[in-house]
Amino acid sequence: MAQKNKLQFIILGLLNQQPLTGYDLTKAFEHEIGEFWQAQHSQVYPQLKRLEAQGYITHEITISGEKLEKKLYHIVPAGQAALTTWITAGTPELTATKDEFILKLYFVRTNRDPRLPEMLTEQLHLHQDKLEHLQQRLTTVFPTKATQSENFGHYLILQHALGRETDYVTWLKQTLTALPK
Amino acid sequence: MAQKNKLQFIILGLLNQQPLTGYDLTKAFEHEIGEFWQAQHSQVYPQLKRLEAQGYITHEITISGEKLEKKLYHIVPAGQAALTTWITAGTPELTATKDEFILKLYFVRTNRDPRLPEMLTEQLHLHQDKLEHLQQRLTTVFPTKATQSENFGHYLILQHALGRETDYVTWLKQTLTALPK
DNA sequence: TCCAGCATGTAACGAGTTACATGATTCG
DNA sequence: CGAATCATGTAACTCGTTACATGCTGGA
Repeated sequence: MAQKNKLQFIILGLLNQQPLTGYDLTKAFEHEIGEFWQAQHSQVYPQLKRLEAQGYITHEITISGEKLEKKLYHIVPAGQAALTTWITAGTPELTATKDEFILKLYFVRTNRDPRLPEMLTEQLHLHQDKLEHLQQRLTTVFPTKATQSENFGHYLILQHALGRETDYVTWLKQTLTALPK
Repeated sequence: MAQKNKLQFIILGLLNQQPLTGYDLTKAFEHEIGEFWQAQHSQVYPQLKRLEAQGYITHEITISGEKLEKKLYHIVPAGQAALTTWITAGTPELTATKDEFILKLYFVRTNRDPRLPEMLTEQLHLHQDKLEHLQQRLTTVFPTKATQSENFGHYLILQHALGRETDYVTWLKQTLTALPK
């Protein structure tokens, strides 16, 4: 296989919380989930069909207004079993991050390269924005201790992402100040 | 386009340092470069053909032993120009990391989930191994201050990767000890 | 002489993005 | 009534992986 199909499990995981339409799922990828996973509707709809063909989910048609048909998908026990199996199984492969900026840096041979300050500054802004966004998310999604333990995994992920961006920003700042004038 | 073709620039960047065969390039992806980028020979050979058709590289045939033909690729000025353009252009998109473990965590709702200790411990081992490997690399590739400024970008990347893994390990350890007994 | 490694390619497939395509609803 | 958004789908294409396929070289 080219790569393990992880999209199916995200969909199962989300449907395990509540029934959703393909449109709802796509929206989730644009917002909450989008922080750490992305998918377009052109991937979602075919995947829903496959999951239903496999007997992991079913759908019922609801009507909005006069005639707009919505397919509301539900998880069934076989799907819940598949989800549990996936979560419980080991995750032995480390993710290979392919960061284009890092790649460009590899070809910068000296600390006197005139392009360095601009390159580093651009990334600094991008990662500072991201960091601020994550801080905002943390306080809006998990305002109290109680909310943190309610959705523990999500809380951990945000914590981790925050740490990662903080580290990225620190590294960029330090590198910039250490550059020769 | 599905995604910007970055492989072409890595190849140009490597050929900009010295002439190489497709086999050499593939080996580079398994070793040095493999730390932050991967590619199989089935991607490398067709890409070399495309780069040559575009007029960015040329090749000469050398004979090893009696009749084994090697294609040694060289970068030409047009290729160097394309490489420079790519490095100099901005890099405004942040890389979306799709970490399967993080994804699984999202579906863990409570800090009392019995699967958590095992999941976290597995990742801790993986990232500790990676961290050790990176530390090893740093001392072997850059033993002295002088070697650090010779290949400055590569040095920065290793520094950054080290920071990232350190952060990952710290986060896992902290999460593990904070778990309820 | 045999086997690991050198060396180069193609084919089949899955994942993911962008674009094409259509129609209904809701709110100002 | 018009625009934004809801809602669902397909097509074309690129990227990347695994597998298929072939032949040569150098050293034990």
